[in-house]
Amino acid sequence: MGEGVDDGVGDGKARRMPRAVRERQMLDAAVVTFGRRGYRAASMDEIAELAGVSKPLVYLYLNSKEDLFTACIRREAQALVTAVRSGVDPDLTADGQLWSGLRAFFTHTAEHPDAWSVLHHQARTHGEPFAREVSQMREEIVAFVTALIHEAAQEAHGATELAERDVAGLAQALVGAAESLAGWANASDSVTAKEAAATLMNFAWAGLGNLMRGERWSPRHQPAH
Amino acid sequence: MGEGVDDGVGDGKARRMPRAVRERQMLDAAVVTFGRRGYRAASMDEIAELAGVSKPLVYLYLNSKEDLFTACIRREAQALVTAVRSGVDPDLTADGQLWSGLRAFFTHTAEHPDAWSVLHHQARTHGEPFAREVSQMREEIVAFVTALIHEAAQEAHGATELAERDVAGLAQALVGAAESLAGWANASDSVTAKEAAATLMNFAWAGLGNLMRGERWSPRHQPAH
Amino acid sequence: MGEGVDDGVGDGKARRMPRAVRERQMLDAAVVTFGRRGYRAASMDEIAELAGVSKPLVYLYLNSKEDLFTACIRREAQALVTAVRSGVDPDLTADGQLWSGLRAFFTHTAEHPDAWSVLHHQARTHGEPFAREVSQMREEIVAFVTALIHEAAQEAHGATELAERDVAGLAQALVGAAESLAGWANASDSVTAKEAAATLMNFAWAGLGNLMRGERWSPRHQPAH
Amino acid sequence: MGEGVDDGVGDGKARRMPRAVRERQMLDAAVVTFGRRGYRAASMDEIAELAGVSKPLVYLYLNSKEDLFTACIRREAQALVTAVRSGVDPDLTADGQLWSGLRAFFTHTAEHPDAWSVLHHQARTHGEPFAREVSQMREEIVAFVTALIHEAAQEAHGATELAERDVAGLAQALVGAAESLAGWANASDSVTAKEAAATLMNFAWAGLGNLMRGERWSPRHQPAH
DNA sequence: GATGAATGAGGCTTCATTCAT
DNA sequence: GATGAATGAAGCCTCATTCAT
Repeated sequence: MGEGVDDGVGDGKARRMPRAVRERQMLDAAVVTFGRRGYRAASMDEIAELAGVSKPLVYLYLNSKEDLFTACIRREAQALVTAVRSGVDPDLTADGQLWSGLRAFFTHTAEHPDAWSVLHHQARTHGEPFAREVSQMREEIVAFVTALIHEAAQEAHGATELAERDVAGLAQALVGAAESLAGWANASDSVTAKEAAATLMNFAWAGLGNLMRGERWSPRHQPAH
Repeated sequence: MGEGVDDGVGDGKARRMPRAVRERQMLDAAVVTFGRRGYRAASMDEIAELAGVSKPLVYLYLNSKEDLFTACIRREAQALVTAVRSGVDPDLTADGQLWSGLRAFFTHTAEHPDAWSVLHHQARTHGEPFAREVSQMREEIVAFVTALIHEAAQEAHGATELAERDVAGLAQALVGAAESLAGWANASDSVTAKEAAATLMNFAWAGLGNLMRGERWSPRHQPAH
Repeated sequence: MGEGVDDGVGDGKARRMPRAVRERQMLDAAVVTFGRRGYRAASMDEIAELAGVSKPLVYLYLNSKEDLFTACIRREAQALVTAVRSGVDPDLTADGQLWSGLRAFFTHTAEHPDAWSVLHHQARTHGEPFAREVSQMREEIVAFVTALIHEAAQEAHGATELAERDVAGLAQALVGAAESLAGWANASDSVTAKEAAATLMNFAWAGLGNLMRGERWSPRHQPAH
Repeated sequence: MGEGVDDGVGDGKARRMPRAVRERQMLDAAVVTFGRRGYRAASMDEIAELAGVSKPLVYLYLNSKEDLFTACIRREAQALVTAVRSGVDPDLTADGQLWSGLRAFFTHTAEHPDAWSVLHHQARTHGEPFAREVSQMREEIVAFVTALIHEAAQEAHGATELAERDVAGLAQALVGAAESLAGWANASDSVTAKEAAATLMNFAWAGLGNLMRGERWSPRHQPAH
């Protein structure tokens, strides 16, 4: 963890490198630092040191702390969405797609915990330039899940028509559950991505099926004890 | 919002008040400020001004920014747990308890958005003294939900024995879904606490039931398209 | 020159003083520093040290470097205008007023060379927030001189009507000449304010008289040699 | 103004050009930048970009920011003095020479406002290496004007002997008035160089004539009102 | 001859925190 | 009990300047 990104050099003055490479190293360092310390608590000094360059170079390439954070968010949001989409085969049934998407999601978040922290925690806690960036990504994922729910409804012959708001709520719930499980799995590293995905499928799929059959839970059920 | 917390006094130099009252005003102001700005971005100056007292007094009563934040977390965590527990009648069936607990939860988070922001967002994004505080509260809620799941299993005669890890995962998923829905409901204020709770019950209850009947979703289901 | 403004204390931590006093000390130090180094080259560190306080206090009272510089300009512009006006007895004839005004002007600039540098050099060389401030003062003085010229024209019976533009140009020339002489007198301290004023009166008064008698210099005068 | 100084080349990577040309382009860019931003606020980056070359080349040719600024001052001072001298025919009478010199002066400052800003404003506001440079030029002009005054005195038969200090003061006043009028004419572009020169001649010539006839303004003139 | 890559040093500003009254 | 006065420390950012190619 000492020199952060390994550039094959002991230490000394940072070796000459093409801009693209340096920029990537800086983003790597920034994601780690922002992810662990938070936006405000992360210092440009620390990021530069972890990247193995001097601070002015960070500014030369990434402009400002704000721009740097935004660049991190964009890159990692893109990476996460790409990972999930790549993990899904659109020829599968809806539940198959959900299953593989969840596996990809949990795998990615487990492999990039700092990136996940940036997206899930840090970006959402710091005002408007940033929250919007990550919101867009989240909306994209929610939309994907929403589409899957509709697809599942079509596959289930004779499914009751689902109200839009219900679907939206379900998607929110599902995504939120996934986010929570990602943190849980990351915290206790004995839980694998596959297990997390299975837990969520078990939890969610039956509920969805019920709904599509028009069976809804209602408070009236409650019998006195 | 001018003078922040209304202290029932015209204005002038803050009147001599009992310590407990003053302290509450400071915490109120701190929760608002921390909730909106985040821990690092909130300044003691702003908090003191919003509380209507001088900065040294804040230090006299609450010692340091860290202690102040911790006090906020503790107070609001306590308040949330209390709200949820008070909303639940232990004589109801498990699903009834879950239903009323969720309603209490969504109601409380909707009525105290800054407090919720402190607990859900701010406290978790800033290193160790704070994350632990809120983790304990979350564990308490997870434990409560876990107990409900076990209770439900007992109520369902002939229920398959549930593995501990499954239950833990389910509880995490349920709590995560609730957190996500709280944010969703707060963002679009057309969604009421009751609706959010209903959405989650619909989503979760069937899944729980299935599980208890030993019906689990499994990847083998996936047919080729 | 060591501790700048004498506050009667050896050195150590700056003694408690009422805000108004401290603010004046800071402005004093700032005028000296800005006047000698220029706006950009003057550092807040140097100003604070010369004022005998810590930097944050400067910011607490004066907000920013820009505001501090503006405050300097305003204070010194006011002081200069006041000095000139106070030196003039409006019951005198126009030339008497001009004479006493010039004496007051040269006396003031000689006694406050740093302030004069701020107004004449520094404020005019640094973009828009500042140039405007000092422009207003200069316009005020130009207007005063313009009024004097008109008054002189009235005193001279049978004076030719003067064109507005001519008067404006004359006033500019006179003020410019005065500014230049102020620098000259300051540079070689053997020239007194009174001598500078006399030089300018000799230079200017006859020209004004001529003009008012309608005698204008014209290129046609030029005889071949 | 995109590429700054037109180098007669399409664009691309700055073509190999003779050193003298490159150097001139850099000085041109520097004069513009220094004239508009001031010495400290101008950045070598901006100058290099405006000149269409890379920063190291600027250093290779001109050594340092200080040297670059000095080179600007020297070049523009030379240019101004040359312009004035070239505009004057030494065979004319003293007033004719003054008239044509002033015209040349106002024409040059109007045509090279950035250069004039460098000489008149920027160079004089920044400490010792620079102020001296421009002082020398100013002395040269003052000496020229002084010579003209003496010449005029000789032309006027029976002229009273003029004290050296008086002549020096007059020359300072005249030059200062010219500087002020140059700024005035540049600011409101409705004033032409010729008009500015005429204004100053009217203002100054009669005064000079008076003086040479031994008629001096004296405070004793002042009658009570 | 010309430049992309890189940095030491320093400036403005803010903040948590403490005295002395 | 309460506060106006004051600061050490640290953070963001820019700039003049130099290598290595």
